Amino acid sequence: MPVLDRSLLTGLPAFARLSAEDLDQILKGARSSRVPKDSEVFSQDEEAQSFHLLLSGHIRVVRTTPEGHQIIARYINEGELFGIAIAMGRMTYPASAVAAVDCVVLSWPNGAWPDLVARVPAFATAAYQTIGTRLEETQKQVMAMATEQVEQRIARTVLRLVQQSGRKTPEGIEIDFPITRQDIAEMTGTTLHTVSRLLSAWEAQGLVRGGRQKVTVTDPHGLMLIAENRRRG
Amino acid sequence: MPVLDRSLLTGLPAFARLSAEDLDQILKGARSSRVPKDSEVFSQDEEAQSFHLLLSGHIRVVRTTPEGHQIIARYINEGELFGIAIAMGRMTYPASAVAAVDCVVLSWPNGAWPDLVARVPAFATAAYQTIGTRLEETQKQVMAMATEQVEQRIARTVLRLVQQSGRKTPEGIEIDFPITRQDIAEMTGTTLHTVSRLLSAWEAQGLVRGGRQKVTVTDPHGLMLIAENRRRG
DNA sequence: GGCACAGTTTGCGCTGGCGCAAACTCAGGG
DNA sequence: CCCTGAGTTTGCGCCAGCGCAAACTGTGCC
Repeated sequence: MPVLDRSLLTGLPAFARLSAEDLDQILKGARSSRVPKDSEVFSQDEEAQSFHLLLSGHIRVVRTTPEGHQIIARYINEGELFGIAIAMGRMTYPASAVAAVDCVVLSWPNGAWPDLVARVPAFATAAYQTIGTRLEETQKQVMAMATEQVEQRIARTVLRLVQQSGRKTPEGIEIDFPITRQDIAEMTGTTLHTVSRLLSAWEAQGLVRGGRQKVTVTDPHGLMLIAENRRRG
Repeated sequence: MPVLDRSLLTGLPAFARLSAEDLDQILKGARSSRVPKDSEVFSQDEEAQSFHLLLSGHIRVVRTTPEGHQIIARYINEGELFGIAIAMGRMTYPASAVAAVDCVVLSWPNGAWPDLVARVPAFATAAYQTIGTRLEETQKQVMAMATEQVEQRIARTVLRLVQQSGRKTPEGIEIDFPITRQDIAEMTGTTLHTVSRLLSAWEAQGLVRGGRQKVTVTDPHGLMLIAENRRRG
């Protein structure tokens, strides 16, 4: 197997401080693959055999309840690790990972983990920090669902999405992957009807612009006021 | 500082496989302390200087929102690690830890972490697995809050509490630390009024027995049916 | 170019659970 | 023994957001 070029990893903040040798070490044993839109990188409850790094694209992390309800746990952005069950001593993936757009993914077999951790401690640190961040975000979400109104949760979620995955356009900042009202509903624990109604209302107020599988925020500050339940003032 | 006796750790599943030398190694640098009921082991957002293991008692992990709402993220049981911000590369504690009853806590300064991980890999593994379990549980809670009714969430929460911290009594299984209706409300994202109403209704149906700061489950199977929204059948 | 379908919008009625209020009960301390 | 305050119960009215239903629209495929 040819070693992948280390330029793949330069530019990723997680690897910014690593030496060229470390990068080569990391890439040895990795395999890159294209994942077409809407296909799965891995599936919930399947045995975890690899861990992954998203090189380009956007990935949706989806959990399904025993009753068949779906919720979107998060989106993975370029440069993020995902599917790192191995780092938590898990045997199976707790969720499915679905490409939101065509993606390029770097994958390592789980067997490479101990060696990689031993040789490149910074890689392990990045992984554990990723998990810590996810735990923190998930707990914040629990708090939001416990204490905030639907409108605030949706506003916060849209703001987070544009912040993490926004792309400047003449009209404002747009979420740079296709996302439906249903998707937003599944992130916030509500229905697509409620999301649609609220986005329409916000569009009338000039805070956002909607579109098919598209959301553009034109007035982030105004949305922030809604997220904090302070409206205009 | 006298090295603590290794018998403190025997009997804890996380350390079951470690040798006597490993245990001594772990205990070197640890400090044990008593924490009286209702006092804090550490406080949300304060700089994380130690990590901890609960030797006896029960600890409530509480998060406060910027708006001042409180929610209870979880309870820590005997033998569990907590406050392991260091393992996630965090500088501050994401929540406060309050003793639900008088507790005994083993604490290590964060400085001991790298050495401990290097010498006793099983300890690191236990820590990362703990974090993985917490992340999993927290995500399940998000799903529950997104898809379940209040009644189901409360039923599930009570069941989880008796399962993790239950004590057999002649009348049924009782949560073996003081817990108020308000506490349960803060775990499930509802109000103490709703919790009280539902517990009263369940008591009338013979599923539970209430009491001041006390909940005893007399019919776990019946409660399970409610948690799964299937009632009697 | 037209068709089919996925995604979106909007209306309407209902209800689960909250907010508010008030009464009650029990444990512990003085 | 009584008093105090924390914890609990219960009633009542309301409304945010859901369920259901139906119409609309834009995209991509044939």
